[in-house]
Amino acid sequence: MRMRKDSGPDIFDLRLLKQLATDASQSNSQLGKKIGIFSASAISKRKKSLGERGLMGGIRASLNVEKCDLNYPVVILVRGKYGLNYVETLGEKLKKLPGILSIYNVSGDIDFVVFAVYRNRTEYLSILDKLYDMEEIERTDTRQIYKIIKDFDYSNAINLTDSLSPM
Amino acid sequence: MRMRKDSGPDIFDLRLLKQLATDASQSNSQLGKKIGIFSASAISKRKKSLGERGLMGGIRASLNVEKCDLNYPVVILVRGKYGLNYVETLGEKLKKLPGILSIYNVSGDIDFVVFAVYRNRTEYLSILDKLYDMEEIERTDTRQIYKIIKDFDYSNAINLTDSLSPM
DNA sequence: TTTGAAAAACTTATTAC
DNA sequence: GTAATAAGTTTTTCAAA
Repeated sequence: MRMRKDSGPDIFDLRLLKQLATDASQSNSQLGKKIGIFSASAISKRKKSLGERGLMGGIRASLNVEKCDLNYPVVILVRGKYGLNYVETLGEKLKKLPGILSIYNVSGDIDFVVFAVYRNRTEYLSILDKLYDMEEIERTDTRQIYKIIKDFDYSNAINLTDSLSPM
Repeated sequence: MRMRKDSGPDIFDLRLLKQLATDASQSNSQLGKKIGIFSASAISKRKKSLGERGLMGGIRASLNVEKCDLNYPVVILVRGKYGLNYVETLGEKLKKLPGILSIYNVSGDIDFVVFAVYRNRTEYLSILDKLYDMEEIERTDTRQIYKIIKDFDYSNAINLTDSLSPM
């Protein structure tokens, strides 16, 4: 009998994911101390395995948008014109626009919630023009982001998983 | 005369930020090759400086929510009851809820756009109950996320900055 | 101040248990 | 998973531009 390589995450995988979602720049021995594995090599193997099993998406730096002179962050709600594969088609088109941070296909009277960031209102308006030019779009509704109360990160999500004891 | 420590990012800072926003797990020498600095120690110093100057927020792992059995991702639009500091007060309360990925204070007829992820509808509904119990909230409007077209990442944003030549 | 080369310190990957 | 060791990476220091 052979151990299934793609079995679900165990308690240590979940603890490790939570730590990595919080701060992925920690060394393996730091991570080990926090999650209860006292061997840096075991952490190293698990990190690799999390990637191979597809549980972890990637490791990325976040920006301080103000400091980077990106002072016009927005949420754009997009309603597409219904048609064959319109979600996929329009999704791909939206992906190619400058400044797009994320795109979600959602339920309700809109199809997409899009996050984007620009340097100023003028730059944002030039992108909005491109949206108006897309014939696949029925309407858009833009909201300026006044304040980032909590920047996007996954660290809270892991807590939900049954087997993860409090850390 | 002494060089200002907090002067704006130069071309190499921006290239490095873009690389780190795309994949922060690369080694310093890999990063150096990509951005045109052929010394790992220079990259190391610049990474540290990006953190110290506050241009870079943090380095975090993203999750594959399906693989992590978080199959109920949502966007919640929240309208607060107007009052003294209601944005800050309500923002802090929302932050403490389980499963919250991000919170933005926005313009228009709603105050907050909130991203969250749950294991299933039941779990999500239990959180929605908590929202209904908050007297600071006037109304909520939830949209289920059917598909993550593009997961949140900042790598596109850097392209907007004037001085960054195409990479 | 910034760069790059070399040394030192540290981290990660590999192997055996 | 742990321990030991080998391989690789990051950080520091220092001389040069």
